[in-house]
Amino acid sequence: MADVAERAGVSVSTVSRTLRGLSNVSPDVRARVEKAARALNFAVSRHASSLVTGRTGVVAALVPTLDSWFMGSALSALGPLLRAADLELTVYVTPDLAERAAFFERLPARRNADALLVFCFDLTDEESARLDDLGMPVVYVSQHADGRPSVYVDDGAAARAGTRHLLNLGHRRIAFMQSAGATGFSFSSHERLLGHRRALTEAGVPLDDSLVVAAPAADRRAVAEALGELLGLREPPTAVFAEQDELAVSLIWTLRRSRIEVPERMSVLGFDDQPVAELFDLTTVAQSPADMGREAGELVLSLITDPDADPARHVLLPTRLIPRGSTAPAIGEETD
Amino acid sequence: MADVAERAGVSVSTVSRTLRGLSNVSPDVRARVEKAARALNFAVSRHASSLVTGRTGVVAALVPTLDSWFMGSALSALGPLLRAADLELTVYVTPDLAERAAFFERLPARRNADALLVFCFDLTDEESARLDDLGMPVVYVSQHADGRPSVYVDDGAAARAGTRHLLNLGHRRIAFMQSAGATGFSFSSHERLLGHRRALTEAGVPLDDSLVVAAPAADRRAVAEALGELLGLREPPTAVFAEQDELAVSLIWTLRRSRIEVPERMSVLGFDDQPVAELFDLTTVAQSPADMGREAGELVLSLITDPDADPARHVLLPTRLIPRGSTAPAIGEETD
DNA sequence: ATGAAAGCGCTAACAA
DNA sequence: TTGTTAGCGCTTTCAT
Repeated sequence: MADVAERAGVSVSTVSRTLRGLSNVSPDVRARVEKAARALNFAVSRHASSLVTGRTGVVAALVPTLDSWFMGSALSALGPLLRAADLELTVYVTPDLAERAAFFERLPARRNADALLVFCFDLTDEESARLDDLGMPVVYVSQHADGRPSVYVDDGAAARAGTRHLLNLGHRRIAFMQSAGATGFSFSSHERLLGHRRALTEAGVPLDDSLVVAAPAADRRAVAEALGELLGLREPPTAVFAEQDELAVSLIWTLRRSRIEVPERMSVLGFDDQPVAELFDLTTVAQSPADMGREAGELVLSLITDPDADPARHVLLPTRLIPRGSTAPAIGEETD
Repeated sequence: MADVAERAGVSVSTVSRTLRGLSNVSPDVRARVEKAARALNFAVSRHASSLVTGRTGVVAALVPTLDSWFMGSALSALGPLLRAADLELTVYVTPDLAERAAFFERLPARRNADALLVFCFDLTDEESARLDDLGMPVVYVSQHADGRPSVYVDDGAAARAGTRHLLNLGHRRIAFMQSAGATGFSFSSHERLLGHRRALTEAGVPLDDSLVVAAPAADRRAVAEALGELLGLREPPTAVFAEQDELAVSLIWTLRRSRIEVPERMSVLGFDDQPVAELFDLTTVAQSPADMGREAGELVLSLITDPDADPARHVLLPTRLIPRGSTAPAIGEETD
């Protein structure tokens, strides 16, 4: 910056003022400074600025992985918002518990970001408590965190609506398939199972734990085994509600291999509405991670810029059932 | 840090040394400092450090989007590597040309990162030139950049192998479908088409521009139209090589709707080997973005830490054809 | 409208 | 092994 100042024949203060777009700079000087800066290929060091302003100009995101439809959509949607506010996005990827422990051990975001976006969906209370002490706004995405700003969908209600759809089609034996082993998803998963159960209870259908199975979506063998368990029941299900599209699609694939027609002999319902859902003609409960990302971005922005923004604002996003071809009336039933 | 020093009864330098794990600190003092730091919930400000060390401790990534299999896999794989080296990852998402222009206009990474990973696959020469002046290592991922460190696959050779597979199956009318409108993919796209053409030429099959069509994978209508064009030809193709799995899968979906059996009446070949490929039983040319991410990470690490690392190292990653059920001998042909 | 000077939190000589 | 001191590149009073 000193170089720029010298070249433009002004002081560093003036350069600083100009580059930050402050008003009290004469047009003449402004032009000179900008020219000099350009000529020297100068860019302000955020690090030096942040040292004195106390603001870092970065938003941190704690994510379990980047390798998923949800995270990709959410963060992609977030990007433009942050850029518009001249904020950078730094991402902490913690694919396993060890990495996450390391994050919480050192809390590198502390003092190195203006806000934190948490995309881990199964924080322990202790972890949340540590985040409370971070001294910066922490926004929880895709989970409802009491007394803290959060953006989420009502997973329980959404799952309930999904199961109702199956009930309306006349299904009474409805299995629920969870995506086992996916660290970081248990919060939503739990809520969805609860919603599913609630719908069943409301319809007077007895709960049956043998109808709840689990398998990682990517593990075809595990999915096949889970399916085997269900089919081996004395009274096998006529429909399966998979808590994620990827799992649902994996299940459909497995069913096809076993020559079990979908939806004729087995209805399959998903959750998410990923692009693959349409390709598999999968009925599913849609949510929009892109909207979540945007809302979270706006929330974070307001929290950073406006000191008396509601520090516990909740944004509840809608879900909706998308009927496609993977669900049909139970055998011997009329359409609803 | 002053607080920690006071609490531990030592000077700030000692605290600094301790927290950076330097050796010349007595065990006793080390323990006191660590205790004090913990008690005060202290974390070093990277910004202040970087001001004096000149190293920022962050690696920047310029990406067209986060919302794709390729980017997700690559960046997810990169994460642990960077974390192990105590580096942060900041992501610049530039979904459109305007955003990208803004990035190049301000080059925010300058002085705010120790290295840059470029995942945009269609940089102009001018853009590359600007990156050369950045004063930090710039690693190109998924593209071969002359004289600059890059990690990539040989798209041309890979596509050539793909087309050869179709030729071996007896196909002679082979269409090539590009994913139109996907900003940031034209480099690979171009190379793949070249490789395809080369294989045809080598086999003595005449090139026919009417067999090259384009459509965005997500736009079903456009895919249907492109397919229509091909089917409307006097001599329609018996196989289609889609330059991406998503497009291939979208095409298969469209073919099914039109009651054109795959592979009986039309073979379809993809490129990538995304998870969806297996679900659609798609024969495809596999590449591994996760490996690319890892290699890029290691390259970047070596460039940052080792001043005399080869500044133009190239890492060429393998691809391989994965035969599945979406390709079959052309009608009237024997298997190869 | 502009400049001089102090200081943000840290690290890196240098001294002790 | 530890402490003292001088900046790193900026922003921000406070003068002018």
